[in-house]
Amino acid sequence: MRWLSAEEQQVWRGFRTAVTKFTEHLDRQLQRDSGMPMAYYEILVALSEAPGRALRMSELALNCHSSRSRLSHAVAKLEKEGWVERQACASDRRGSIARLTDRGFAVLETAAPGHVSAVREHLFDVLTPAQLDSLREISRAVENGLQTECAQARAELAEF
Amino acid sequence: MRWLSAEEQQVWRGFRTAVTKFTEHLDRQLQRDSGMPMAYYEILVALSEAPGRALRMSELALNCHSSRSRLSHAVAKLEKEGWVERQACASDRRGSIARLTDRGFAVLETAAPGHVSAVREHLFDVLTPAQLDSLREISRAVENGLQTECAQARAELAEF
DNA sequence: GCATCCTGGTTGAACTCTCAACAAGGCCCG
DNA sequence: CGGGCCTTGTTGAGAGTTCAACCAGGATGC
Repeated sequence: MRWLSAEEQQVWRGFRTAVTKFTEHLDRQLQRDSGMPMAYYEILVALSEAPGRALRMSELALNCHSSRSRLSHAVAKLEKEGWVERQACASDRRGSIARLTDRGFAVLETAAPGHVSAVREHLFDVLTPAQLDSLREISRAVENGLQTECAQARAELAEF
Repeated sequence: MRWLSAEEQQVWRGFRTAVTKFTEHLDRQLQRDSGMPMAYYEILVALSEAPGRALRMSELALNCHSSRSRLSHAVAKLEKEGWVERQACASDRRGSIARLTDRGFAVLETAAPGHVSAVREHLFDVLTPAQLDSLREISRAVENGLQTECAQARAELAEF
């Protein structure tokens, strides 16, 4: 068992702190100014970018890095607000398609500027171009590491 | 209103994805192997490092980047598990002191190796030393940016 | 055809977090 | 002292997430 060195701990805790505070800031901003958490905002964004502003639930879950269950609850709430509509899927009768309503799109248009400003102000404005490059690489490496991990887990499961 | 350029969006989304998947992975690992979410784990860690394994709630909240309310609920749960005890604060009768029990410490000792392994495997093992340096700087810059922001907000409030 | 398994999606319960409201102790100043 | 005001910590309600269970429809193999 290898513990973290003092240096590693410092990096790890600093990273945790920064990410926690940053995402909390964004979440609070969005909740305060637009009455929705970031997870819901991202659903609206994903839908707004899809052809016809509609996606199957499973596609939407992938785009939002969300579990099926979470998405199902979230879309139910968004539907109650009138920002999203559900309709049946023609090609697969199990399927369910979420579509952004005009009202939902309008809400998104209202919410976006404040959110983008917050991201710009606290991420892009405080980092140098070199740091941004670095951040891109770091993100890719971490995500890659998780991918292979998941693949491994799947492989292990397949053994049984 | 300046939107994000295509490059900026790429960085931002990649970062979001990596962080989300990474923290979800860690959270699931802890929950599965030790029956607690990462937020609770961090409370136990903070207490274990404090002199006498005890801290006032407000200190603990600072160390864990947690709101008072969240911490209060969390400690209530941890107390129910028998991992933490609350006792009155002698110097300030409003105060409440949380102390890690022996049982709580034992649980932490059991949980730590798996958690540390997960962090090492998916963070330190996938990044080069240069990237780690970079990550430290990035974290610091982002946190700094938020600090000044909070200070600004406080200053604005003070105007009224 | 039909038994089996897999996939897509929903649901309910338990849990965690947030926010606002609140109690109660400290602090300060007239 | 006694009135405001700030700080500490808790509480309850409401919102969001997780997990396991489930239904229904597709896919596969006999």
